[in-house]
Amino acid sequence: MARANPIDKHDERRRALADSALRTLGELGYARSSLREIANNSPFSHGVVHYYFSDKLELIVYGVRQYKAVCVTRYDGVVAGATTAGGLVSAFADKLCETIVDEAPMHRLWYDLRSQSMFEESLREAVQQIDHTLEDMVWRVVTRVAELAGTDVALTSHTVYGMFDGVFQQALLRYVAGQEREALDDLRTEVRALVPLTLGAGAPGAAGAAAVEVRATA
Amino acid sequence: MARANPIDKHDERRRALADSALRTLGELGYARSSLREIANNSPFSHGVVHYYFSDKLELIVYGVRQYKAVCVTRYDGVVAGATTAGGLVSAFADKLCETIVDEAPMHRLWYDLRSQSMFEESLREAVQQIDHTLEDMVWRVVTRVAELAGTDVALTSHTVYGMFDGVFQQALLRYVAGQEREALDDLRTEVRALVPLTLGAGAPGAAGAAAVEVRATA
DNA sequence: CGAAAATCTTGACACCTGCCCAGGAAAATC
DNA sequence: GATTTTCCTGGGCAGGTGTCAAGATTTTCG
Repeated sequence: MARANPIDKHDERRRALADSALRTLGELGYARSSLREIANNSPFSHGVVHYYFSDKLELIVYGVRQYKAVCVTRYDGVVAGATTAGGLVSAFADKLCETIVDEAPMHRLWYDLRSQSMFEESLREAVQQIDHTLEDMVWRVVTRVAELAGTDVALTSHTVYGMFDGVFQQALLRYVAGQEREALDDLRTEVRALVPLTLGAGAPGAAGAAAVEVRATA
Repeated sequence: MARANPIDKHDERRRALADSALRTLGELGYARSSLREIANNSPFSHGVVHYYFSDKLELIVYGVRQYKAVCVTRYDGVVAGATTAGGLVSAFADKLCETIVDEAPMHRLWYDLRSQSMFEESLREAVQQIDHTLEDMVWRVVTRVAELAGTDVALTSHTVYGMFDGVFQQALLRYVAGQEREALDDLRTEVRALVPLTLGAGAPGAAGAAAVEVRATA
């Protein structure tokens, strides 16, 4: 039986280690996660980290990169399956809520790391890259909504990302603080209210924004 | 000569200590700031902290609360002095840029602390309180813009805060990462574009949003 | 099988952390 | 000036940190 390429095996091990680390990091945050604690919540010993990674930081960045790489594709499905602007907006809002419920620890870790990057220069490059892929992700959603609504997006992708990231972060903060219901309900209605605002006054029919909003809140 | 009330003196000392601590915290972040490092960048010794504060956390929270308390009044002047909707929007945008330039370390510390609050329960109450005062602050600005434009705000204060906090944070991230010009320019135009979007279709004249936007971008 | 290479464990290292406290300086009070 | 109270210092403690290296263990392969 064919064995795996040793390089693949090495990479697979890195992935597994980083994956284990993410669980602990999501629970304790960047600052409180020691390598020993990370190793305890995993099938590895604390020393093995330096066999696969040169650094604690490299391990963490590797893990978060890995996580966000799949995270970023989460909305491709809803974009592909959408048939109406309002439907896509609702689906987008629902997915955002879903990911808060399912992966709150990972999201708070991301915001933790992003904040750390303002102090730790060595984190900046990775954070900026990830932030950019996230920006692209919401841009794909919003431009598709515009397309379905027969209009275009009236704001830059950076602006759109900033505002949605902001309301998402607020929802996460509330959710983690125990106000789960409120956080999710508000996030849903906020997204449905905000997406139409990003659209220009469209070509066909009435004002694109208003038209989408009606369907979204229906 | 009259001496100060001993309680006032005690409080004054606390304030001074917390103030010194903020400088270090803004430079190193929450995780890297040790009490010894904080004391080194101050006229105090590391032991005195436990004379005025029970805890490292209490010191930090006290300091950030103190800072944000004055921070929150920074826009009252521009609100009071505004005579037109567009003028207020521009002044608001300018002030936001100004505070990034002048106090980037404090802002990144705030975001750091807010992220930490998602892991550290004992931070949550203070963070939520501060976040609420910030929300009120931008709400005062936006409602005044609406008033001047003869319309009202079409979103909740929580939503409005979320979106502006988001674009502000993005600007801060870029600014700290060295893209100062780009960050400030984008933030200014983003704020001028977004504020009108928060307004309802006003009573007098044309659509309130459009009317404000014209003056803002003039 | 046996040697060589890889993977992993364990324990140690130098250092740093928050916190506490004995003792002394300074100030206030009488 | 003496005494009491307030204020502050600096050292020490117990525990935790990232990193590393030497050895054990496993895997690979001639």
